[in-house]
Amino acid sequence: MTYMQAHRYLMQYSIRPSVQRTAVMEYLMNHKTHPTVDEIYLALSPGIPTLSKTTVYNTLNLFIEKGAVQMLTIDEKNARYDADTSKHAHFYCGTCGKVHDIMNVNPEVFEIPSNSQFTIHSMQLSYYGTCTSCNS
Amino acid sequence: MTYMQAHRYLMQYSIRPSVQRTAVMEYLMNHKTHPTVDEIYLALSPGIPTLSKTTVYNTLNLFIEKGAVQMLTIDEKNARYDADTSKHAHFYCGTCGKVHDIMNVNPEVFEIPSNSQFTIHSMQLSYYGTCTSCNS
DNA sequence: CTTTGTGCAAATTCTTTGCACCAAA
DNA sequence: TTTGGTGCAAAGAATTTGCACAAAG
Repeated sequence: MTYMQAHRYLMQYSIRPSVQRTAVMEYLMNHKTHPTVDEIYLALSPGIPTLSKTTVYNTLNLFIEKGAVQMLTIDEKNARYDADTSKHAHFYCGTCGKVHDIMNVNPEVFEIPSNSQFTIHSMQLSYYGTCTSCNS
Repeated sequence: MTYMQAHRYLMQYSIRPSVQRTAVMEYLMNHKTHPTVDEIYLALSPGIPTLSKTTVYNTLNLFIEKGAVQMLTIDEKNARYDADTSKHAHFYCGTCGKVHDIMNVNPEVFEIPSNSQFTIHSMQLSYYGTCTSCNS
């Protein structure tokens, strides 16, 4: 995924593509590891030396507001961000702290239940446990 | 749910039932509103004037370690706690911030997918949106 | 007595806010 | 030249830690 593709993606969501914003989106598109703010900041800092963590926060909050990315609340310590909007679940390893995608979930699980009390906009399916590699 | 029932429940999980611990568990059993630490602390303080928030944190962390309650990460601001171990989903209202149970979810949604890479211990199914009452 | 639990104060961590400067339209 | 974006420093909020005292076995 190139810088230009990230740029176009932002435009589709009516987000003015500054250098910082485009770099954050490009990073999310290329690193499907559900990074934290800190991980994004540390990864982009070398390339954009003036970058501040505030801008990363501002940027991600804007992306969420515009619906371009999803915030994952799977990890109580840090917010994590995902630009993949396809229907998939997440696994959080309590040992290494990493979040992995689980793609092979029955699609009907992602159907929104009808409920007269609530208007549902989105959902998250989160699994918790240990990576088999961490177990050893 | 009485104090004595909470007391017995703690014993089943090998948790020494102090006055503070039993009160926290009794509160969780009687208030299925997925309270935050602050809500529990504020509710119990009048009855146990010496109670500290540290003790509420210590107590809930112990309960989680022993498997007696589940921590919900549905709300990125505060951890929430649930003593109901039956298979159910949660709804988070972005307007009022309350968490509601959703009981009428297809039971097969709660089946743990088999995955050779991960050992799954638990799961959370979370929905996000607005209460119809908040919408008006 | 010896171990365990409680609770105060301080520290830590994550995130937001206020504000001045910079960049873009 | 006006609006919007960035980034520093400070503030705020949630949670954990260190430690002394209290309680329980």
